[in-house]
Formats: sequence, structure tokens, C-alpha cells
Amino acid sequence: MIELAILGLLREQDLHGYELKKRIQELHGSRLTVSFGSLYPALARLEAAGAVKTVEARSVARPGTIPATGSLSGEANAFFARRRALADRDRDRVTAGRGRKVYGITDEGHQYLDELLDDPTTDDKTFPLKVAFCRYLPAERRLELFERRRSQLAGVLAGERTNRRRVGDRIDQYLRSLREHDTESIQHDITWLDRLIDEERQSLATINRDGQGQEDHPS
Amino acid sequence: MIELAILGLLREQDLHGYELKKRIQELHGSRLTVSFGSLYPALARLEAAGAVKTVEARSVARPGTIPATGSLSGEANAFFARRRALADRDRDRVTAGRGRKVYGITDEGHQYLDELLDDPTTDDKTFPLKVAFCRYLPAERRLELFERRRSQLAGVLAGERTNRRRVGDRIDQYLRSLREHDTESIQHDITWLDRLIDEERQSLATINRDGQGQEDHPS
DNA sequence: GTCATCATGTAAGCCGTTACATGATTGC
DNA sequence: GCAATCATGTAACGGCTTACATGATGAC
Repeated sequence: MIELAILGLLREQDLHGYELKKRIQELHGSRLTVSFGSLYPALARLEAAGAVKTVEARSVARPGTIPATGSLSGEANAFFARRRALADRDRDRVTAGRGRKVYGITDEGHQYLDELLDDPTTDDKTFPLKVAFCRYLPAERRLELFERRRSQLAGVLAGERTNRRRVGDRIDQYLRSLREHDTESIQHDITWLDRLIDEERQSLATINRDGQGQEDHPS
Repeated sequence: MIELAILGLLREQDLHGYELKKRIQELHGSRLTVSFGSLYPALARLEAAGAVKTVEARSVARPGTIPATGSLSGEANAFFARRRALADRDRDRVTAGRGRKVYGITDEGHQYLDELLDDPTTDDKTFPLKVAFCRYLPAERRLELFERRRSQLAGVLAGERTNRRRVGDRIDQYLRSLREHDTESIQHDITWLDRLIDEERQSLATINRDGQGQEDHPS
């Protein structure tokens, strides 16, 4: 779900395609790689659908300007962004040919992102991506997301146990080792999810106790 | 690589498509699912290429007969197989229409499987499948397979460390948790591989010391 | 006699890739 | 001025899925 990745990243910050690609890899440690051949058409699709729009027309590329990489706090970041914007205006020449196309998310895009996050599928590919952007979900739905994935993995584990009984022995050592490792990996995932769920429940309880219901939903 | 799965399974035992599908799921605990829409064309492709052949013409389906599921030792298994084969001959009627098509691997198929296992790609999808059938590799190449995967994962881990430095903070708690969990998962994989590599080296050393070089290569 | 399961196949389509083509900018 | 990297795009193709179509067999 490349669109989820794009919208999730754009929701935080305007970005151009090339930078988006890098950020997508960063999200999920190179397990999630997208090629330009799928990224650019996806951006075009999203633009046609009105979910994103070109924020800054083709302009001269100057690396480091748009991405605003770095660990600045909100205020400082905004300050430097303003300074850069001014500097940019002075130096921008629309040279003929290609330049950056910086995309931003629209209101429809926000809505679409919401839908994508709300979609109940939580497979191995989609779930990590949803976690990466689950901060944009209200706490209740985030909790549901974690619990849905947990029950799914628990199901797989149960299936493997009955499976092991069916297949029984007559299995070679490497296959056995692979299966054991699989089971351990899934258990590791479940343990992680349990921690996430627990933390989420605690924070929910705190919010309810203190009566600040909306605080977690910066939509 | 559905062909690897098919050939790997057929190398142990003749099977028909429907049963193959179930066995493929079993291999890698439902992470690897194939649909009939890809399985049957793949079988047709492999048959056209001469890698597999139809062992038993379309006959009446009688579950449990061909698959020979169960945990029987080699001799007992062979005995019952012979008994079943006799019974089958008596009862086989080629009813018009569809029945099972049981496939077996050919000499070319063995060769192709060898090539597939030898191919150096060890991505998340392919590697587990190769481990599932690595018993068909000579010990040296099996060791190489494990080491190749290990170094690949080590690379990912190194990349993530530098990555973490670049991105720095300004990362939300869920994304941080996701990344930490990713790192742990990869480390878990590496630990597993280290165990496999160690065992492989020990067994190789034993073989070399006892001078039975060929014993591990039932090709 | 009918329903679930077993069993094989085809067709349309989705989602992604690789390979190709183009050009701008930066550092040396 | 030349190479590496940044940057955007297109076209062909690959592999797999879903949905559809068909039919046999066994259990009740």
C-alpha cells in the first residue's frame, strides 16, 4: 500500500518524490522498498484523485532546502522554514525542463488516509505501515488496530500448533528449525503487541480519569 | 518463487495440485500462501518445461490415498504404499471429466531445483523457502546460503544504525517502537542463523575428520 | 438429494518491478 | 568538463490475486 506510505509521510510534511522514496525506505528498515516506477505513477494517481496537490511548481533543485531534515523543535523548525522560504523566493529561477515537484496533502487526502488506516486488513506488509502512522488515529481505533493484529497472529500460532500435530515427525532438521524460528518470531511479535496494547490501555485509562477525551486526536 | 516450492515438495513425494497448495502453506506457517490461480498455471509451466510430469493420469479422487500422510517409517510406508497401489488399480475408473492430476519431478526438474537453490538471492520471501529445502544442497553450499543471508541481514542492521543517526529524534513513539521491534526481529534472525551456521560448520568438520566427504549430498 | 469439501482450471486485473529515457545540479 | 547524484517520468512485463466456471466425491 504505497498510497498509505505517501499520504502518511505527506501528512507530516510536504515532500517531493525522490525524498519520499528515501523516507519510505527509512520507515521500515529496507523491508519496504518502492521503486520510482511505482512511486511516480502513484503520486500522479493521488493527484488526479485530489488527495495530494503540487505545492511548489517545478523549480530549481537545491537539496536540503525542502526536506528540512534535522532535529529541530517545532518553533525553531518553523523559524528556519520561514527564513529558507524567503531565501528560496530570491534564488528561484524556473529553468526550462525538470525540477522538483513538491507535493502536499489535501483535505481529501486527509480523509483518504483516515480510510486507509481504518481498513481492517493487518497483513505483514500493511500492519507495520499502519503502526508508522497510527499516531493519526484516535486512541480507541489505534487500540483496535493493535488488537486486530494480535488476534490474527494468535490465530496463525494456533494453526501452526494443530499443523505440527498433523504433519508430525518425518520432518527434516532444517524444516523443523525454520518452523521453530517462525513460531518464535510470531511470539516475539505478539509480546511486542501486548506491550503496545498495554500502554495504549493505560493511556486511555489516564485520559478517561482526567477527562481530556479529545487530546489524543489531532485530526 | 512458487516453482521452488513445487519442485522442493515434489522432490520428496509425488503430489497433486490441491495437496501441493496445502503443503506449501504448511511449509512456512501461512506466511506463504499461494492461490490456485497461480499454482495450476505454474504446474502447467513446469510440465511444459519438462521439469515435472503427470505421474498418474486423471483418475477418480480418493483422499488420503496418494498423499500418504502420516508418520510411518520408510519401510512401513513403502509396504502400505504397495498395498494401496494394488487396491487403486482395482478400483480405478476413469470417469469422464476431472479428477486428480498427480505430478512427479523429472531429471530436468531435479536440475532446475538445484539451480533455484543455488541462486544467490536470499530475500525475506525466498530465503525461508530455500531453508525448507536446503537438505537437498551439499553441506558447503548450505553453509554459504546461511552465511549469505546472515551478511545481508547484518547489512540491513548496519544501515538502520546509520539511519537512526540521520533521522535522529523528532520521531513519534509508535514509529520508534516499530523500528526497535524491527531491529530486534532482525537480531533474532541473525542469532538463529548463527546457530545454523555453527551446527553446519561442526557437522562439516566432523565429516572432514572422518573423511566421508560425499555423505551429505544425496543428489 | 444436497451440502461441504475436494479438485482443476481460466480470465481479468492489480500492484509492483526492471529497464529505459531525460535532464539538472554539485563537487572535483 | 565530467562524474556522481538528484530528480522525474514512461513502457514493458512479471507474478500473484480474485472471481468465475466446472465437476466429482463423501457424509448425512
